[in-house]
Amino acid sequence: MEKQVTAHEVAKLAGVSQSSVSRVFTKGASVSEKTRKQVLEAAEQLGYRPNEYARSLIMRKSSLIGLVMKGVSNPYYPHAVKKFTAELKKLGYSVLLIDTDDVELQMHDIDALLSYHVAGVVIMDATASFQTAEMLKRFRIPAVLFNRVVPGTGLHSVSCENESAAREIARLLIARGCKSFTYVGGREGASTHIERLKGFTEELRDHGFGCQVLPGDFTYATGYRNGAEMIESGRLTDAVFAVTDLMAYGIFDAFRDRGVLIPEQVKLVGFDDIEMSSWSPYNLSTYAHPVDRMVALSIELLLDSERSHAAGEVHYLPGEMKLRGTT
Amino acid sequence: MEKQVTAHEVAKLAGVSQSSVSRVFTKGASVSEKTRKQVLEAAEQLGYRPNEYARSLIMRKSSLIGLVMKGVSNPYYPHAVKKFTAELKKLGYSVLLIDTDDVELQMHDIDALLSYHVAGVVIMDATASFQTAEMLKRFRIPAVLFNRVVPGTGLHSVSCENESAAREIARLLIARGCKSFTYVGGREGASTHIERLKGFTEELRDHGFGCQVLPGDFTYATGYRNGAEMIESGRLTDAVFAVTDLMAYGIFDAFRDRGVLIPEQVKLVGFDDIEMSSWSPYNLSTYAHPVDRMVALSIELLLDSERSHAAGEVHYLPGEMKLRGTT
DNA sequence: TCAGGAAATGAATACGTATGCAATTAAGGG
DNA sequence: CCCTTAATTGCATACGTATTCATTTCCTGA
Repeated sequence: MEKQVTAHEVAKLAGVSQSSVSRVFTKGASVSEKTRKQVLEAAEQLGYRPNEYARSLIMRKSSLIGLVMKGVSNPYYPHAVKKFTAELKKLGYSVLLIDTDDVELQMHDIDALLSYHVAGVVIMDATASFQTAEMLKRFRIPAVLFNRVVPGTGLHSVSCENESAAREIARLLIARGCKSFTYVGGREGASTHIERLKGFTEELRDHGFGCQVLPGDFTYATGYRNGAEMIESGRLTDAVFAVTDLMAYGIFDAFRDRGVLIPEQVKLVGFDDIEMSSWSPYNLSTYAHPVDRMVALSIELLLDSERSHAAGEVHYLPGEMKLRGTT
Repeated sequence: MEKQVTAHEVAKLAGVSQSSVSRVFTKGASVSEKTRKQVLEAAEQLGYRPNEYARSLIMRKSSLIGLVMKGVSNPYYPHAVKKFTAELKKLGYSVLLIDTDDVELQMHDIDALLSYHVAGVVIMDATASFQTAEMLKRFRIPAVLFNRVVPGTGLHSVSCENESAAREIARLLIARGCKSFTYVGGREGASTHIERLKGFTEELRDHGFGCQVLPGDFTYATGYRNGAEMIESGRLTDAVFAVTDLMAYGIFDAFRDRGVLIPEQVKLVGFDDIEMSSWSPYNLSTYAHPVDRMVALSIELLLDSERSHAAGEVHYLPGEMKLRGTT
């Protein structure tokens, strides 16, 4: 860090005190128009920017929000990240990016969040453990789980209406005349997986249908393998619902590579509506997250002083079915 | 920001001075084993973390690296981001994420970088203007353009060997017996576009071939449109080289939708080798970036005090051709 | 013109940490 | 056991800014 321009230097050039300089850059402070102009001019000339470290230190308030991502496998998350940074920027916050390899938020990452006393943490994808939740609680750092619900942690959650969406998907497939069904899931324990599984199988049961459930991990490769095995083991069904678009692509490709026609022989539905789903090789029917509203609500939960430290709220927001060529 | 645990409180509990606490957390400082143990114990008990704001302030040195991304359209970048965060974490740096909408780095974003006096900036994708470069120079913030070269800015650049890679691709297509060629480009002015275009057309010329050049913008949609137009206008060639994999997918799909067979009728090559390229609908021949080495070199350029402020170095690193089903 | 109140300003201080300096303790050698 | 030297330690200070409080300036109306 090079020698930086300080408020004192600006003050000297503008012929005022450091206090006045500070006031010009603190909204709500009382400064005369004349002083403001002199200060801004001097600041411009010297290229002055308030030092955020000194500012956060004295104000005991951070302007950083921690954004925790697990990976880059699912294109859905980078997209949400963009929304977050854009919205937070408007509110004067910057983003501290934590990109953890593991499913679990590592202690090292927690350290970084704590060292900067971030104003809040958004945890995407990563399954937060109770230990992590305890840490965040202990240091009174507001946190919200994005697209995940982990009961018992007491953390806020903002998620899609997975269960009712899955029910809607089940009804759609039934209406299309399907008689046998498969659900290809995500990582064991992930709430998105659990909720979609529950909604799908329960709705099917309500209509008198069963459902084959295959294990997964949210990856394309596993989707492909599941699709291949379904064919090879002769357990192909009329309809397949994949927990994410990414897995649906894998299933689709396995089917296509083996001559199984979609939607003629099998109807396929995904979840997420990432960009690729509208591409012609897939043209996948899927359920779109209400990303904008999910982001807005997450930020609201983090920054509203009334709610940020209150008991964890769990929100399920309705998205929108996207009917395309696979149904 | 809640009342935090300070070094003073730790000192009191451990029965030592604040200085000693600080020394325990400053590597290279001289502390007796006994004191260290007492302090660490007290720190653990209280959940103490050094305040990064106070630390950066007094040390006049930031532990943040700014990571500037333009968008999320190309999955290649999230992948590189992950590498950066992982490597920087090892070196004790955290990442300040700037996700700018525009091609141009906005003043607002620059402000954030300057307020935190970041130790360095990685600019991905975004085409840095001279004005931006001047700003960074003026405030002596080391910067590196990742996957872009902008001559005249004096900024460091770390890029793939685009030109020679494009030559290699040209030779490959010639060896496959192609006689007519098309290059589908990226955004006008982007160095990746310019260099790949140059290498491809020059190598073709050296072998006595011409090349149809179509404009693009790095997106799938434009790739698709170009592919469709090539067919509809009857200007289909034996070979097509797309500036990125993403555009290649668009071209591929436009061809497939219109019954043009790849690789039988047309050979197609992309650039980037993102994950999707190995999926079965594409199985795209492409050129892989040496991402790991590019990231490592970028970080080296930023943090090596000898080079970080020196004249801009421009590096082109060799990648690797990936031969798959489209050639 | 002047009194009185509001608005604006400056001086001083605090935020939590790293570090130079002086003082103290420990270590080692005879 | 004492002297010399090295290793630790504590005190005090500085980093750059926001804010309290006292003081000064400005404005308004009579």
